[in-house]
Amino acid sequence: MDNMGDSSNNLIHELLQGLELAKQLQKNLHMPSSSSSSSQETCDLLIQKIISIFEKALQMMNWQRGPLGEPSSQQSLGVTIRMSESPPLSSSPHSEDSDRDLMEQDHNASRKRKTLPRWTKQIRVNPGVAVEWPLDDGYNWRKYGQKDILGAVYPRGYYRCTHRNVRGCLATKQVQRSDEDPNVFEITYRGKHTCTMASNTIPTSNPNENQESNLNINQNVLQGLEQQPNPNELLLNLREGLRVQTEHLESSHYQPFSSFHFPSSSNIKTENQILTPPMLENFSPPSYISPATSGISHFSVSPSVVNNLGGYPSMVSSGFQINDMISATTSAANSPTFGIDFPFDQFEFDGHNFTFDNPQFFS
DNA sequence: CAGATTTGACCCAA
DNA sequence: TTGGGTCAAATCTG
Repeated sequence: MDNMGDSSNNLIHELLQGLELAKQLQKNLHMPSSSSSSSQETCDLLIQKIISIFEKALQMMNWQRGPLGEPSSQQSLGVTIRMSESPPLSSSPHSEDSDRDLMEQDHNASRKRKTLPRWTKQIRVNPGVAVEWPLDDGYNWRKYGQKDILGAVYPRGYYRCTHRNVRGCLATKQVQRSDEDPNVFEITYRGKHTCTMASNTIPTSNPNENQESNLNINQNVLQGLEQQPNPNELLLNLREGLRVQTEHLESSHYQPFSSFHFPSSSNIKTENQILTPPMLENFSPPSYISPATSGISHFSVSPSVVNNLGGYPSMVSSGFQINDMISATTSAANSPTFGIDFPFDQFEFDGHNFTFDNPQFFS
């Protein structure tokens, strides 16, 4: 547990460092001379630093999640993505050959069962989240079939890319709701999107971008992850990493929110430090709501932030602030205050040391 | 009316 | 032979 506390501290330290750099970048971008080449270089440097920091942080989270085991089914709130199979590198969608094969198969034997690379994700959603939520992964899918599967409670939906006819995009996916847990959707992707335009009609600024860098996403897009991990997935991991469960903490024993309240429209005061607007101005309402009886509070990347994260550069330029990164989900959605708890009792931010006055809560 | 969804039928790999 | 994947006509929807 101490290890976990240390790694959490390190993780937060990394993230805050990235945050600071992002703020610097934001300032840089807003400077009148930002178009100069030297400033451009500064921006590039900052971006590189931020990227490496986030990569490092993510590595730390992966390390941490390993020994802790898979996200259990008890963690039924929030959103979890599990890759049960990655696209094989040797026959990955990046392969020109596989693309050619796809085209040939499509033309010559459209009904032939394809031996495409396929990989599966498990998407866990909140009970309160709309059923169609996991289907929105940033691409335009058109449903072309549904089958009752032997032994499965729920039918399997078959989707293909809307641009199949126009652009010859052969990507398909199957969506199967889990029998054991209706909140889990198993999504099997097949084939690569050859339509360069991620859907949801956000035009790409660079039409030459390939799919890997074309990461336009909308508010609900968290799993357009057919290829390598992208910022969406990174954010999801981040959301996972930032989640802190409080379900076993009874209010009679703890005053979990007594030390760190976030009044919905006032400043945050911690240990003589006040987090003032605009730090709070973007503090999002809960992006999803836990069941009223759950007693679980956790933090997640708010949709408004996700919406801004079209890739690393965009992530940077969006002004990645701690209040952006955190939205609170509490059992009392309408409560004027909502608490935040961290698995550490102090942290440094923006040159200030923050100390929680209820350290036992975090141990 | 165009595009998306539904659904029964067809095809094929196991 | 059978279950899964796809097709395509019918239907729905905005």
